[in-house]
Amino acid sequence: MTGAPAHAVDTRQRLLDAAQRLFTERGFAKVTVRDITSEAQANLAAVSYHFGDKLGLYEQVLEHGLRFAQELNAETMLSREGHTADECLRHYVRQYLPRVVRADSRGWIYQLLRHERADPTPVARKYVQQAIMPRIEYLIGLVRELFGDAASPDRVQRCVTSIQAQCLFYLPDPFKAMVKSDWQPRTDDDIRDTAEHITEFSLAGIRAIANLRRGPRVRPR
Amino acid sequence: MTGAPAHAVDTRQRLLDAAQRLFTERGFAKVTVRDITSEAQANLAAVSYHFGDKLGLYEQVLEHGLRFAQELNAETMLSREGHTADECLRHYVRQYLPRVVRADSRGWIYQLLRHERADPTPVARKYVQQAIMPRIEYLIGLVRELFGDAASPDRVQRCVTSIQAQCLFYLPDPFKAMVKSDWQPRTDDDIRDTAEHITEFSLAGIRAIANLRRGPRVRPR
DNA sequence: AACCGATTCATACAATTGTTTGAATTATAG
DNA sequence: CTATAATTCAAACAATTGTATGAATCGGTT
Repeated sequence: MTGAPAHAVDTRQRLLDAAQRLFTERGFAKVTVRDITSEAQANLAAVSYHFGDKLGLYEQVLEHGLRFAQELNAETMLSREGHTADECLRHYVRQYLPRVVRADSRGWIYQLLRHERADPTPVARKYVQQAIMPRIEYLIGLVRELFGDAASPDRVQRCVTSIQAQCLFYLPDPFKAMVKSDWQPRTDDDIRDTAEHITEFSLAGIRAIANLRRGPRVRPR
Repeated sequence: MTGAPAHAVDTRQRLLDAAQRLFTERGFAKVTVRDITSEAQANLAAVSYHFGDKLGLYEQVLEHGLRFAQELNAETMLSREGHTADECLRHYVRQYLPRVVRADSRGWIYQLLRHERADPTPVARKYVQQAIMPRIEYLIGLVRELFGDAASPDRVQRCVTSIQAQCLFYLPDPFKAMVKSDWQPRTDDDIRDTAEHITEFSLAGIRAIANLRRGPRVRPR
């Protein structure tokens, strides 16, 4: 091991930083290697040298994001001991929503995820399994407890989807900004109110679904 | 006016058909002119000749989609005379959801919209204003009526967002399929049940939000 | 039949992009 | 200091893609 790196480490890190910023902003497909190396003040060939190819660099960025998301998950999922399911759901939304809404350093991974959703890369599957699935499972547990005896897999699953849908809808995106730009919560107060809304709306929704009489699938019209 | 078209009309139409199919499937950016002309059994230059350029062709497709979406909107929005707001909301979801869920010929415009959301083209704005906005306004009216005296712009708006979020979440996309492929309703019964779920969940949510006492933004924790 | 505008076609062009190459440079070990 | 391995760099390559070009073809009119 001679010929030491010295500022090689710097270049590698600068590439990672620039890539994270740009991939988060525009997604894998719409960022060029030249964009990244230019932003990182590195040579065009640096990506091939340090990461093999563009996808290799992206993998490293997403790997980092995965670990980050898992830390966030831990904060989001309240221990069930000593807390009611209501409280856990409220806590979940309060923790989760600000990160989805904010495109800043706390929420970059969710922004990246938005692009993955629209145009998945081969790396997406790992992220789904290790960061998203556990959160879904946690939500399922919460909702099942809220249902009590009335729990049926279909109904629980649809309620979880409703919660998930409401939270993810607040991911900022240029298209929604065209519809009603004001509808994107921005201040801390806005976000808090929105989290409160989703919680109350969903708790009431879950209770209503749980109280529906079990019967033929749908009352005919 | 000499030099008649004859089967020129055919070529133009074949291009439109192929373009609609491919743009719907992959979005504007990920379809090449060669893809389209090849699928339409036309020459590469045919797009330039008939539509000026790729975006011109896309504009025509979206124009068609816009008129189509407006027809669908008309079916979705029940006249308010003689119907309660509850009924109108139920009707809205029942009509809207199947089209969002199904990627077939009845729902192609919503699939196209999914790509616009992720990666808007210069043509998006017109569609938003003429097809989406009216639907949102209609929903706002419904929810405001459900609120009654308790209506406040913020609360109404958040409820509308919750409804919209739940419906749009069911747009099929490859990423969601990775999470839980079973969660995508497929049969007519599935879709009907899901529409019923969204309706009941949302009505209960709206009532709960309407009954919250007005006060300081959020009760401190 | 001869003409003419509309349409089709094969080909070319310019721009972009991911990747490779081989030489130049740098930093450390001996 | 010098040799060596790691790193950087400028340039080139090959593939893709949107668009333009100019000749060939087609169909109806005169």
